[in-house]
Amino acid sequence: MTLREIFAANLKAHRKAQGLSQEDLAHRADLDRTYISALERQLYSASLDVIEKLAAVLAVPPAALLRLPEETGPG
Amino acid sequence: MTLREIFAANLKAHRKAQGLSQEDLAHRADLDRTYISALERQLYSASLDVIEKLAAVLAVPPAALLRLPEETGPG
DNA sequence: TGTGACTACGGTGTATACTCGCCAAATTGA
DNA sequence: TCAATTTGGCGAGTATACACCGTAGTCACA
Repeated sequence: MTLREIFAANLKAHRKAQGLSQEDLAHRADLDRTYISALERQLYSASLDVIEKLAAVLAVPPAALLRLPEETGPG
Repeated sequence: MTLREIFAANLKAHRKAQGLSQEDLAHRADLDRTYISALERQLYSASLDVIEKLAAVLAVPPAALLRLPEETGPG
């Protein structure tokens, strides 16, 4: 399980939990739609700046996007 | 407090906690020495792949590098 | 004084993150 | 079946992450 995979899964899960389409999320995070699609397919290694933007829109601590689902705790 | 700042502080703290120099860390993580220096000075937005490498060397969950010091919990 | 360990900092080159435009496949719902 | 929404995929361009080389500064200690 690579960090890309974990991040991709968390991104998709939180996005759907918020009822957002890739396009919605992209627009709110000021990112490109196709890039969100690519992130969920693990084509890119997202940077801290992007992680920060996405976490803000998804209303979760940035660290939450790097954790496995079974793990708990803040951030 | 940007995510870059948090990451930079955590990177430096964990590196020193392990008694590693920037060069030691760079070598073990298969990264460049000057790049580690730059990360600690917040010049770059590290990617997931780099975060994964550094976390492995520092023996901490990747998510731990994105959390504020006062926060607790796994990963 | 000077020597070694560590780090800041510069320039340059390459790899890759990220944007943008467009079209096709898939999904959803009337 | 049709239309609307969502997502995948690709080519091309720009921005930036990251590697590699060197130099200089700081600090500890002989």
